[in-house]
Amino acid sequence: MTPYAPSEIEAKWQAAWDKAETFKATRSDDKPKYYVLEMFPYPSGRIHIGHVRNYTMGDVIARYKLATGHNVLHPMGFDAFGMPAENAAMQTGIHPKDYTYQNIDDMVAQMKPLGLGIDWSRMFATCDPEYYGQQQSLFIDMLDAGMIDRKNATVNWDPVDMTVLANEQVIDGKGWRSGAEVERKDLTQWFFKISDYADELLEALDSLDNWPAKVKLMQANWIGKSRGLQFAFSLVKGIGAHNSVEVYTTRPDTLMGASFVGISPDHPLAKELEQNNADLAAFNAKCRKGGTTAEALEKAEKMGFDTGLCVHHPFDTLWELPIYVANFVMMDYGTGAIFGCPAHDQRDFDFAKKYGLPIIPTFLPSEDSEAELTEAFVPTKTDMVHWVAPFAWSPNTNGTDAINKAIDFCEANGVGMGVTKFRLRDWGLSRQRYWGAPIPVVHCNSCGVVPEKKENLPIELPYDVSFEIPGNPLDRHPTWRNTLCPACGKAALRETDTMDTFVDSSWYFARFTAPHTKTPTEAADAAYWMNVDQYIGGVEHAILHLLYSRFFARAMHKTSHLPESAIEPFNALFTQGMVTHAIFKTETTDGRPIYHYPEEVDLRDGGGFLKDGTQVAIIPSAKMSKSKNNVVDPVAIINQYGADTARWFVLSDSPPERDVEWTASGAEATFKHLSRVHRIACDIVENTDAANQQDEPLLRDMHKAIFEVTQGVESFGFNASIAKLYGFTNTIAKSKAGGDAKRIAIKILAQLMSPITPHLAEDIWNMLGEKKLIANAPWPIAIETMMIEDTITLPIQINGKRRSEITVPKEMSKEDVEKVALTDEAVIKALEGGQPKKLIVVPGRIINVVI
RNA sequence: GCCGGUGUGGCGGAAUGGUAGACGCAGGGGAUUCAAAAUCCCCCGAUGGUGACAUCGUGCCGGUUCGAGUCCGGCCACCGGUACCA
Repeated sequence: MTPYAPSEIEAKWQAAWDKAETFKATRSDDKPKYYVLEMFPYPSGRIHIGHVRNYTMGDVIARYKLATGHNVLHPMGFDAFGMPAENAAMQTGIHPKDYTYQNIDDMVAQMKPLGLGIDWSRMFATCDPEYYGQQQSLFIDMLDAGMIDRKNATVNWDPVDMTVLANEQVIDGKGWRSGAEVERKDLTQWFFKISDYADELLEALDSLDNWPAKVKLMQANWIGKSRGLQFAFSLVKGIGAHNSVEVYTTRPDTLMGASFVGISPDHPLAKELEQNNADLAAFNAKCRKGGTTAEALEKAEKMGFDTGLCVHHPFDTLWELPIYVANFVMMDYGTGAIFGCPAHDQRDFDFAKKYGLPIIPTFLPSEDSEAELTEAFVPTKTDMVHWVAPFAWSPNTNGTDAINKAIDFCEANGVGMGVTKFRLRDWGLSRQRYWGAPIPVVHCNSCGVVPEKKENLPIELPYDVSFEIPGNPLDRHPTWRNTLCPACGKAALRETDTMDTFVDSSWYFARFTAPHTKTPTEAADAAYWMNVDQYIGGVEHAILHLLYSRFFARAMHKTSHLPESAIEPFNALFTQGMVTHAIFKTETTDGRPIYHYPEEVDLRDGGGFLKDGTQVAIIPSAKMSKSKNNVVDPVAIINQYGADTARWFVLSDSPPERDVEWTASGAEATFKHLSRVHRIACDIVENTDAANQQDEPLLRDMHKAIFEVTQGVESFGFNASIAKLYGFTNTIAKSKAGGDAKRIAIKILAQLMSPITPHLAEDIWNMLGEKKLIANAPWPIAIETMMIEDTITLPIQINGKRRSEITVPKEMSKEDVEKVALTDEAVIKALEGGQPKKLIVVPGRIINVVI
């Protein structure tokens, strides 16, 4: 018997697949197509065990679909632009391009030994000029189609380094390098007009039947459609050109509870007032400090500044409300002005308390509720409440009805209009950075902003740049900016902003259908391969990447680069969990943490110990992080146990949508199991026992295994499939069946394992004398009649607690089951001669005797 | 802050509203061996009991139901996203 030697068999079968071009995708009409895609990686240089899990899931699907008669497309590429390459350039002096391509080479070298069934001939990186040149072409088409805009955007500004900062580079409101307090600054930027598609992107979510409900919900909330009232408060005393303040509210029904008007520090009125009011100017400047993230803005201390101005309440001209500039009012949502209703909004309530403003309830939980509030009363809009200040509806009405009535009433009385607004903002794509796709436009003194001619694409990044000074090296490049205007031919300057890396990842899936063609896509290939039938990736992309991709597919359809059938590019989505690992920590005498590598720690007696006997603290299931020394290197695992062990383990222990914790003992156990399967297969090849009555239970479990493993693969229950594979392996090992039956069983086991552990499966298949590849063998089919057992065991509950069980023929009628149940010893004892109050028999499930 | 998710033995987890803990890890016992490795077999939620068994037990509090890990309401903790990380 030859021992299980993964390093030999894995290399052997990978070579066989390469030679046979098993995974090369070619258009053909004789089989249904299936496109499976995992979210492509950023080329960090090292593959992570999380990548192994992500790609193994996709590979299981790809290989299973191949076995079930599909023409499979399973490609791989790299999301290669972005900040880490520039950071590396700043830290080590290596050029972003060299850094990135070296990392890609390294990662491919680490991925190939995993034995993934990928069509490597389609590989590309988003930093290939061949790719981003087509992206520039798409940009020009979208500009022509009116889908792109130029307008102001707020960015994080580092006043010391004089540079724009990414949110990630703002730490506690300070620049990561300079440590200076970050300010918000307006810049003119390019925008994709995704908000034009807000309603459509929202409505179409309903059609995505095979997307997780949570992702659809998150996208719906992000788009944030709301109906409200937009109206003007007239100023008691006008100032400059301002006679009124336009506000938008989703709760017009609470208008009688208004106690102040809040305007954004960036509101035109606030900007006008600050001209002649140094205190307000200082207040506004203070509000503009800090980062641009929603979190920073929301968590900032609520501050207000009384402008001294007042407005009339729309229903009572004698009622005057003060205007405050308030830092929690956002200029880019609604109109940049609100009315505050402290009784029914906690933020307004806190504001009113702080500045001594009245708190006027418009409704209460019920008629006899206390009208003095200690916190804002904010029921859900469907709750019935008792109104004390309604203006067009009955005293007991829910929020939704009251809002609709309020809008109708206001419209009828000439106070504003009901309007629908979206939270979704346009997508700002300009980045003041080098390592991205240049935005293909030219700034001409006579013609203004002009798109580059398509024949001049790609606009390639210059190689000779330096990163010693903060800021965008394209800005200070001596010659790259200089060009000729595509319209008038005179000297002009190139745009130096590059595109957001989300643009790169918003259409790569379409490019995979024809990765080397001279247009963004090839119509016939796109029509054949789109959509992605199964997309797999992390839930962290639930909103931005997936929403942008949905928008881009629509844009590419509008510009004739995708068929209409591809406007929702991902038919099914699966969001997988992370691979985590324990952190082993000790502390220095002054309390600073020291993190230890797993190989330094000996696990015994329920604890972890260093070589010198020091006990370490174990923090379980932590996200892998280089700084915590808890990263598992897949290359080391493959060298030690082989790719099949790594593939099996990452799928075995947790459901795919949840995190899985990598443990050394778990990996070792997997290796032992695969060795066992190999050993059992070797034994069976030599087994010549005659057929006997033990064949039947073995074959019955085999059909159950086919059924359960298939169901697991079809429903992303890979851990359930693996649990059954363990069980079936045990059945085979213990079975006394004849040689022929055992050979059939082990052959089926190999097939069922083949998507997960393809190398071992090929080897067993070969051992059994098969001449073709298992990768091309048709998937086995479970025969239902072969799975049926004759009897069934039913638990008996007494008052809902399990007390006994009976075994009855499978087909026994409900009445007969009741009779048998009443003869059960435990039931007789519990009844004490009486009759049960109720007897519940759920056929095939359970019996409950209520006494 | 806001949006979404998760919470079950020593650990990872299983369970169409129907026997809580499948399968795996760790641990304990045994077989084999001169011994070890490897392999094979058995046990393994807590408490009480020699035992059959009894009571408790799925983050916390409450509810619906013959029956709740699962459904509903209210909390707590952790994780993801929060528009310039990818």
